[in-house]
Amino acid sequence: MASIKDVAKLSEVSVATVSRVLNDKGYVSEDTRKKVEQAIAELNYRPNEVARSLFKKQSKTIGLIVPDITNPYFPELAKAVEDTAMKLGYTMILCNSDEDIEKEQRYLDILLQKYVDGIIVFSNTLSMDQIRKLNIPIVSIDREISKDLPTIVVNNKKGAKLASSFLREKGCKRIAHLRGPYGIVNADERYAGYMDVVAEEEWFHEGYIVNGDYDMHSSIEATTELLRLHPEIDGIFAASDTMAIGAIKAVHKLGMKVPEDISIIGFNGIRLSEATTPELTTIVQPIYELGETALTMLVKLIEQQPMEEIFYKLDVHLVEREST
Amino acid sequence: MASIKDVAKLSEVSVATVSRVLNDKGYVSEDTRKKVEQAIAELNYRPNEVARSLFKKQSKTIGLIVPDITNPYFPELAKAVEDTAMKLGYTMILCNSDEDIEKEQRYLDILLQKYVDGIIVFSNTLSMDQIRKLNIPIVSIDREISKDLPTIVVNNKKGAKLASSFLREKGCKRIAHLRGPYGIVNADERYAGYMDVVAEEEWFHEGYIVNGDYDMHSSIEATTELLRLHPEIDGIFAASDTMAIGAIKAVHKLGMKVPEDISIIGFNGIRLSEATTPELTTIVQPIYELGETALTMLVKLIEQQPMEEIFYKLDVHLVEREST
DNA sequence: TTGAAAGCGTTACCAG
DNA sequence: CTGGTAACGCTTTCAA
Repeated sequence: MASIKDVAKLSEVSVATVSRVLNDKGYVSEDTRKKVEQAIAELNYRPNEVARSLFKKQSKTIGLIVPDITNPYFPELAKAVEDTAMKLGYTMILCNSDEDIEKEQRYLDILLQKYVDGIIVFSNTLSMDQIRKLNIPIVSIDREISKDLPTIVVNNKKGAKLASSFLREKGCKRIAHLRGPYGIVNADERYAGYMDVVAEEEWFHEGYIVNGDYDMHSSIEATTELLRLHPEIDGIFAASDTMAIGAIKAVHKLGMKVPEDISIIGFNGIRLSEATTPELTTIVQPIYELGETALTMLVKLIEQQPMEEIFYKLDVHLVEREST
Repeated sequence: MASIKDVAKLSEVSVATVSRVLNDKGYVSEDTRKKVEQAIAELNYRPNEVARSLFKKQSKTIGLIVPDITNPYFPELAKAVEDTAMKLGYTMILCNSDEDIEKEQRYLDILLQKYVDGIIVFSNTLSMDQIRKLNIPIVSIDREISKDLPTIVVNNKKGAKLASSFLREKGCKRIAHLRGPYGIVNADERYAGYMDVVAEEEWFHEGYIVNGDYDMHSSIEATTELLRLHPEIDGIFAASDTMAIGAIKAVHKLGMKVPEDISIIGFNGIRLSEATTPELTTIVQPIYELGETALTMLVKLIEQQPMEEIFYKLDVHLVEREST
């Protein structure tokens, strides 16, 4: 690949001048600019980003850390981040933490060594202490790690209330909750929203809450057991679409029908929720907007542009399909 | 961040010596090594990868270009590549071409500028000419762009034959094919495999082949139309799982049942195929192995290690579930 | 309006 | 065994 020296030689000026036309900085006469531009075209020259990074101490690259790209929620998020990054001139390094603290830490180290300009984290384990040590712009998605940290979340509790009340309005008399893992904030919030709606009902019973671990297979088991113990249940609010799909499968295996015998509602609004039979009623998150906003914030942070907001709570809404 | 100079200063040796212990190269006395290592620990020093890249003209980074990370096939592939990359000390930049030639070219440019060491491409449009110009190691997945290019594909034709014969064995008398886009190699190959099995049947009819464009919604329409014109059809081989899911939905909407009235078989073996009702019988590809092998090849190329094979055709197998 | 030169953090060559 | 130094490709300051 041609270097700036080659361009300088061909256009008979110094590298300093070439650099000036490259960056549109400082004085360059119209004549020399033309010469240089021609040389650039002729050599098909592209500035070496690595050298630039070394000097500028920034790389026009950002990192995105997600727990599991294989979970259909994250590709949609990653695409949003990447799209927006591309538009703003940044490249994205994708990191799968596999929900493993060590792997997450290793990635953080690597990203720092590579001089990424900022990182978007989707993490349940990272502490504000660790983040501060990183000493580069960070944006957190889906979890409020600290008031100081730019964060974007979704209104989980409201969504959960929406879901639970909707089931009630649909005529469900006994509504169960298939919750996500204990200690995971969004799972706890969704649980809280459910409780807000049902706790005062005279039929309510602790046994109506089971843990599906945000996983399809666990949730098949959990649902099967739930319905064995409480055959009176006629509505299930699952804290994720994946778990809702598991619940549908379990119900089918027990010889019952969705929505005739049991209504099921999910959470997230991944595209997968349109692929099932019956199609899933669900609380949809604005996943694309989530990623887009996160990246936009991050870039503002990086480029030290003023930020109006350091905290966004995006709204969710209910999409009714066939499972209720 | 501390630099090599800081380490040199603290341990009272030259940067050259520090570099030697860092890279375990050349002679260093046990004593000085200890001193240096201590200083490194004390300063929590990590070598700057950007400076290293600049000097070595390589970055321990690879690019992965895929058409659409939102299509469930690709996250599984990306994870395999990333996992393996991490193990071998490489970082992955994920690029979504959106099947857009220009965007693909733009990414290629960016990756070159960033000195990535190699690229894995999953592309239907790239030509060998363009690839040669890149002048860095490239591995192609799923498409044979040229005999000279390290490539890894899957036995599409065999899989298609497997699928078609399986439907016949299951007792289907009229087997249709929901094919992928014309001109896309793997779609054409799967079509060819289907033809191999059915072309000689006296019932065979050109109208049994319709295009679902590798998309769920198109395939719902295509299937609906297909069954309207040919109500005698009792088996469908879809060239992708996504299309198979569309077909299932179409069949349901027409008031028929899978598999009682119509058997449906897919292709790819994405995890999604287990989430449907009924669960999908499908030809599964070893997606993880595909990504793993591709990355291993790429790294061999990069590090100039000997390669036994420059071309892999991985086998597929049939997994029977509920849709047949 | 232009060029020379220092410096970004490394590595590798050559002397000692 | 160790240190000095050029070089990687670029940007920026300072002088001219």
